[in-house]
Amino acid sequence: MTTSQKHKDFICKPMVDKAVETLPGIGKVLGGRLRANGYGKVKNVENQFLLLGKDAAAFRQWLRDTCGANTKQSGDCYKCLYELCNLCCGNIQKRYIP
DNA sequence: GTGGAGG
DNA sequence: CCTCCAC
Repeated sequence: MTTSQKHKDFICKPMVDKAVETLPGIGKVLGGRLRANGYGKVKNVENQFLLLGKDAAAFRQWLRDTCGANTKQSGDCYKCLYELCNLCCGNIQKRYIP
């Protein structure tokens, strides 16, 4: 499937030290762009996600600015990171803004 | 390499 | 029409 495949895999197994290309919505180009910006690993992206306070708009803006992701890409990546943090870290703050 | 989605 | 992700 599209994002479900990567999503389940990512949420089920926190690939925190894997490449950012493993994130749903993030592929070769976007991954390379993230890598060029110093976010070649999921850990870095997750860190940014938490630093932004899990804000959808902020994270979308950041992704968009750093790698040129669009609405779908950003939403997909945001969903993934949100679920990851929500399930793995328990939930610090419920702020899911679609 | 192909298909689908978005810009 | 072109770019990008996923398969």
